[in-house]
Amino acid sequence: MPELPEVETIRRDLANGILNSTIKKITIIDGRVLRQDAADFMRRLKGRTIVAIKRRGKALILELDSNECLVVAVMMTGQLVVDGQANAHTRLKFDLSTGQTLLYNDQRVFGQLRVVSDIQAIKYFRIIGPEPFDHAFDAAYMAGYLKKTKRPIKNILLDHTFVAGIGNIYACEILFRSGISPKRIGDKIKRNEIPIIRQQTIDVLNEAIRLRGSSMRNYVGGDGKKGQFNKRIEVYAREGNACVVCTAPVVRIIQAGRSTFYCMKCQH
DNA sequence: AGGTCGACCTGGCAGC
DNA sequence: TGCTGCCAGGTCGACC
Repeated sequence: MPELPEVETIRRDLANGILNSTIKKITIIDGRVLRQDAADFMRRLKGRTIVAIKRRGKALILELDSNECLVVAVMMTGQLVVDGQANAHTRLKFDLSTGQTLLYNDQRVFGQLRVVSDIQAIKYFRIIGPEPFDHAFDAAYMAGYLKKTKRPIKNILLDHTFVAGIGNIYACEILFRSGISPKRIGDKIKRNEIPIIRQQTIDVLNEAIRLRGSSMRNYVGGDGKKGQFNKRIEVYAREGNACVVCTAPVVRIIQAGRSTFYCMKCQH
C-alpha cells in the first residue's frame, strides 16, 4: 500500500476535510473490500459522526461517536478521496452531512474496511511494532532486535513487528541514505550504524510526508492528487540508472520475494 | 521458532 | 492487434 507517508497524508486530508461530519448514506458497489457482513457494516456506520481520524502503521482509524472505529487498510491500491469523481475502481461511497462525498477506490481490491468496537480485535494492531517517530523506536530497542536475527536488514525494515509503516520504497531509500547494503544481516549491523539507520528512517519519512508521499502508480492523497516525493527517490525502481552519488548503475535484487534497489558502490 | 513463499486481485507494459 | 509473462507502495497463513 501506500506506506506511512502516504497514509499519513490521507489522514491529514481527511482530518481537514471530513472531521465531525456525519455519515448519511453508504453505497456498497463492491462488497469484497468489507471484512464483515455488509448489512452489519452499514448499520454500524449510518448516522455516525466521525470524531477523530488516526493512523497506526499503514492503517487508518476513523473514530465514531458510537465509540466504535472504522478501520481502513488501503493496502496496495486503495484510495480515500473527498469529493472525487467515481470511477471503475470505486468500491464504496459515503454521503456526508456536509454535502461532501467520500469515495473508497481500489483497483486490486486488496484493501479492507471494517467497523470494530476495539481495534485490538484486529491482529495487525496487536503485533505491530513502534511508530518510527515514537521514542520507543530508539537505538537500544533496535540493537536488541537486530542482534537476535539473521535476516537481511532490508527485510527487517519491512517487518512491521520491528517498526510500523515502512514499505518497499522507503526501506530502499533509507538504506541508500544510510550507506548500508540491504543484504547486511541484522546481527552484523555495527553499533555505530544503528543511530544512522534510525535517523535516516525518521528523516526520509518526514521528508516524504512533507511532500505528500510518493506516487509510483496509483497513490493519491485525500485530495485526489499525487505525491511529490518521487523527485527525491534515489534508488527505488531506478534499476540500470546511474547512482546519484557515484554514477554506478543501480541494481535490483530479490529479497523475500520483493524487489530491492541499491548501489553496490555506495552501500556496504 | 524463524524465515520464505503463495494467495489474494486488477491492470499496465514490454516483448514477440 | 493481440497474446504471454512479468511486475506492482501489503499482509496473512501455510509450509519448510
